[in-house]
Amino acid sequence: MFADHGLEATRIDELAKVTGIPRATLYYYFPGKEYILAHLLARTLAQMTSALDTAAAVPGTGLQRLERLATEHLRFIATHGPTYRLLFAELGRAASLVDIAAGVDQAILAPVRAALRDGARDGSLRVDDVGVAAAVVYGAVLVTGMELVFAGAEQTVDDRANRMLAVVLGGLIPVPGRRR
Amino acid sequence: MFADHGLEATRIDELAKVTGIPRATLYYYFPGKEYILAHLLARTLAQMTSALDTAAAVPGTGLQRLERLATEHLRFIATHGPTYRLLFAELGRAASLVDIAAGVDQAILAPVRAALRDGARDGSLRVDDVGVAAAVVYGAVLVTGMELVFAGAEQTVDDRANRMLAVVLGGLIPVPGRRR
DNA sequence: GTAGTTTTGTACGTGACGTCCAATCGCACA
DNA sequence: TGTGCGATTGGACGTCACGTACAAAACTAC
Repeated sequence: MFADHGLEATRIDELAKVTGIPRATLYYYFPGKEYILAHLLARTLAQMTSALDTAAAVPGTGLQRLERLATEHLRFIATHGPTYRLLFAELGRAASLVDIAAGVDQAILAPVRAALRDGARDGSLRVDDVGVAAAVVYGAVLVTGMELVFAGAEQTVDDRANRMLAVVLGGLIPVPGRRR
Repeated sequence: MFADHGLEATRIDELAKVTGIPRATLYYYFPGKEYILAHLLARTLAQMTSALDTAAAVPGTGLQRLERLATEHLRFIATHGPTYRLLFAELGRAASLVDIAAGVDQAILAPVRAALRDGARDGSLRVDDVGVAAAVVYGAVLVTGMELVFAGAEQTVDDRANRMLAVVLGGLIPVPGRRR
């Protein structure tokens, strides 16, 4: 409901009716509707953290872990589409209830940076500035994921992940004789 | 005010007081506060469209135009930080008043796709799937821009743009003997 | 069965939204 | 200078959703 109508347009009465939880009970547990939303977002963020942590924990080169991270992240976005959209929408809100920016950094960018650093060390990746590269990777995943959510899954998530990774990893500059 | 407090927390009375426009006058022109926000967003979007169109109109190879587009876009985000954030936040909202998604596609992705196509034709870029590549480019710019807005301009926008472009264009795969 | 906590229905006060309307203002034109 | 018309504005009002209060009921543990 939050994803469809936004915070403001979501009526607590509706929330109560739909969930079957009486309004008084909702207020017994939450100070207000924005805390309900915050709780949901925090929960989704935690799920994502654990999903990505698991993906990052599998051993392999930095390159392999980066690929796994990106693919897993894309799967997550495709699965949790509306919530993820809302998560990002709340990102950067001045007085956010949960500090989503910090959570996103923790959940997403940190493992990507780690994979990039490892890849630079083991020679599977070429990274000058880890922060800049992480932003590029995250951005690619984010926008690709949004497109998937919008467009509906006309193409498989994994296929799209591979095509996106090909661009991110190989770049856009033509290199004669380089195989893609 | 919208960027700071969000749509819901922005009081129309406050809006009237701050702008000096009486509440009755606001209601004379707008059916409600969300239409005021929509108007502001549409205006920002139009400004961006024209800025990017100008950047894309300068002749050159696809690669050069892509670089110019990305840099200009980043400059725009850095300049219009809070509004841009809100613009993206409203993106994908189910019942959006202005169709922001279409506007973003029109303003941002279309010129990027055009530059990519031209680059593929003139040999300055290597592009397999224009849509996928455009998403990667846009994502990189978007997240980089968000970081700039958040972090404040500790580094110059153009410098950051170049570092980001180096990653997007060169990729992350190590190529022995390739100069970056 | 008794004490304490959780759950729930209901009534209420409050604040913001948006509407209505009448008075005033600004401007073009005869 | 007057006159008509739309734009502008102040102020009052109805409505709706929020959040609070509270007491009754249900549940739990001992």
